[in-house]
Amino acid sequence: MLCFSVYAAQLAFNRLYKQLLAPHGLTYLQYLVLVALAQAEDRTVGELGDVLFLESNTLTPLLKRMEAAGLVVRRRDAEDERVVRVALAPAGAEVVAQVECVPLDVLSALDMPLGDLQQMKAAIDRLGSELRKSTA
Amino acid sequence: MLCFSVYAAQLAFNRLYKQLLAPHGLTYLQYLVLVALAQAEDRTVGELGDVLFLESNTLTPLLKRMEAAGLVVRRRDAEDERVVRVALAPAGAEVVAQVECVPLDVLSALDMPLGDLQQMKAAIDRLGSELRKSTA
DNA sequence: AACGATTAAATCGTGTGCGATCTAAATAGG
DNA sequence: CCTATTTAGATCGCACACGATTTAATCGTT
Repeated sequence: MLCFSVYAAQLAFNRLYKQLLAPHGLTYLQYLVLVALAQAEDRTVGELGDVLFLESNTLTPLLKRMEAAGLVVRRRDAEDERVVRVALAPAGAEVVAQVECVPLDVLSALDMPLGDLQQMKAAIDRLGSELRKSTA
Repeated sequence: MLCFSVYAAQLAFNRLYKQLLAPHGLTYLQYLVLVALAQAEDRTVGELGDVLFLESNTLTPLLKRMEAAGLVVRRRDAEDERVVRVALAPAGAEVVAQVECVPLDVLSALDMPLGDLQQMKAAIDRLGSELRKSTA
């Protein structure tokens, strides 16, 4: 079953990233949020959800923890008070710099040709896209 | 990042399976346990962990819920009182029969060639195996 | 201007995952 | 034997993930 292969690979990825990120006090999801925020001035909760495929019921508690840890800043948008804008805090930007090399470390830990990995990524993205289509 | 593709695909798989399994009162993990138990007389908690890549801290509460739901039976091994053997309960076997066609439904929901999917599965299994090697 | 509909987050409850620790049973070495 | 170690599960706390609901702000229509 393909679903189980993906499930097992995700577990394995999560465990490896946990080892690499724990020294920096990050979980894998927190790492994803920091990377997403490093690519823009700021992002609303909804935009983060679009990028990470999550909703406010997951993101709100996560972002609160990250704000409490000094990694991000949250503030209501002045134009539209419903919207919360999230941005990197100084400590968050620092951590982003520290974990810059983590993905390369992961790739180098894999004894697989880079071309295979790129091809696999394209196929899995396609798979995810198909799956999301069928649930919409 | 390949890790994110896998993460996103797993989220998408989980959501699709949730839709298909909710009518039967199952979560995806519970479904995996039932399938694993359908393939053998019974399995110890440790064997289930080997198959599903999980440990007792996840399995014990899960199996207790499934036992409470009447899906499985747990009993201490008479030979070695440390071991807990888990087997399908009648209601569990019934549900297994009901969800037999779910994987096919999922495959048919994907607009992708079967050969691509098989090749992808092999590649992802290889990836998971490499990842587990590097965390061991 | 007013009010029903829509939208963005937040809240709540349940179910995974997992690090760390604990308990009890079996085994090994003296 | 009898203690030390190992092993199998269980327990606890914390962090996701998500269905369902709630709150508050904005928009649309009249």
